[in-house]
Amino acid sequence: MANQKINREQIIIQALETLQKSKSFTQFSLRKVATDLNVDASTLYWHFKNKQEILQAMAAYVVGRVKIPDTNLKWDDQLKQLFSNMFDVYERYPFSAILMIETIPSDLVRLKLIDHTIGIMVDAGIDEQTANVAATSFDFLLTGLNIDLTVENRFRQQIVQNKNAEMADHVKIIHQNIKNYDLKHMQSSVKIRNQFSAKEQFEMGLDLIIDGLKKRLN
Amino acid sequence: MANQKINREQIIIQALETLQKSKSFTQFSLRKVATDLNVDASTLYWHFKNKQEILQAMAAYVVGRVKIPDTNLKWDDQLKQLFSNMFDVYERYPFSAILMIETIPSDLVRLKLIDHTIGIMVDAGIDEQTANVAATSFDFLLTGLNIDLTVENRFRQQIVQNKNAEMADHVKIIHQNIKNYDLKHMQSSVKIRNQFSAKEQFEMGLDLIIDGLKKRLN
DNA sequence: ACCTGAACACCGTTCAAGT
DNA sequence: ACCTGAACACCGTTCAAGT
Repeated sequence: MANQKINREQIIIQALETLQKSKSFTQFSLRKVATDLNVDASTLYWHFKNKQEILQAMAAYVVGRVKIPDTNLKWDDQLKQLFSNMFDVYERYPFSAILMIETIPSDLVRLKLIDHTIGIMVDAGIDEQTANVAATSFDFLLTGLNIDLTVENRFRQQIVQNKNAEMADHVKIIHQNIKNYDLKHMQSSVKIRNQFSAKEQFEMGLDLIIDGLKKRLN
Repeated sequence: MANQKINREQIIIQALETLQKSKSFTQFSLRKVATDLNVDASTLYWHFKNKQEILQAMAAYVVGRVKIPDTNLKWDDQLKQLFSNMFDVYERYPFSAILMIETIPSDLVRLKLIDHTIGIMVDAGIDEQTANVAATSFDFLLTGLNIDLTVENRFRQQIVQNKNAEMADHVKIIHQNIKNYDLKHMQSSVKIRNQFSAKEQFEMGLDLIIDGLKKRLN
């Protein structure tokens, strides 16, 4: 069918697009990527060892889009800027947060980013150990909120399209449970989730942890 | 084959055991659960709507094992105790952190736990919004570190057994990259990871966020 | 009410064979 | 060097049919 030779980069770019079209991460498959590339599925195995290696390359590609903020900024502004950039990149590539979780940061791009993050804090006078813990916290908060966001978006789309009654049921069950059992704080929790965007919520979490860091600097 | 009737609880308990035996979350399948139950795979669909519903029930079961600490304790000790309990439960049921991510907290058990967590902070005088953000941060930090831990454990086992050369390769690549590119902070990061257990790292993160909360109470 | 068997539409991966 | 085709051992899910 296809007389053009393909390379690794074309595969991961198409893979990210195919992932974007998918309804869930589970629905994403190499066979679909191959079809979109007009190529047999087995062809991918000439370029990559297995699916895991492709996921790894996809994750590295996404992280590569993250821009490092100006190192002349104040340390807390650098952190806020950096993670804001990461948030935007993750949002640009759906399911990329899941990609990060499914995957190990062994490639240079991701290792460098972690190193840089810790470096910002260490340069500000925070001890290596605390900086490490903070970097981990930031990362998981970002990833977690992003996954939540992805799930929620899918829900809304599917509910609007009446395509997925189950998801609507889930939301109903949540609200019923909250009402029936009078879970006061969950009520305000739902309100806050509707009031603020995922990014704003992430920024609030970021601020909270940064406050923790500042308390230790004093 | 099987003349015994099975019920939902037996299915989720076996499912958790079958999950435990699995080498990865992806390897876990309903067909294996059915085999372990001496039952045809289609039987499960009489008791549950689909795989997602089974995962949901498994997650609820695991969260149900978490014990709520004495409400007479100081608020920060309550939080530490609660999440320490959660950490232990997650460790007892491998892949349960992934279960939480794959799944939506719509059931009562999980909603109640979130409500309780926020309540601890609100009762201490923290505003509803900050308490919400903090609860989210705690949860993602716990989940994230737990996933990391699970992945790492599998790696070590597989490396020791020489069963998975790829994983050993990953570790080698990480170390090579760190050396070749002189990623100083990653070097200390690796050291810290070896020095402290995942639980200790989690507790450090918890302390950091609690410090952030205390700074706001002042 | 509860379970089976067969079928359907999918997967990831391998490997001989082609160009 | 790069790709195909067929095959293998898996999946989740449905549904008529059994008891």
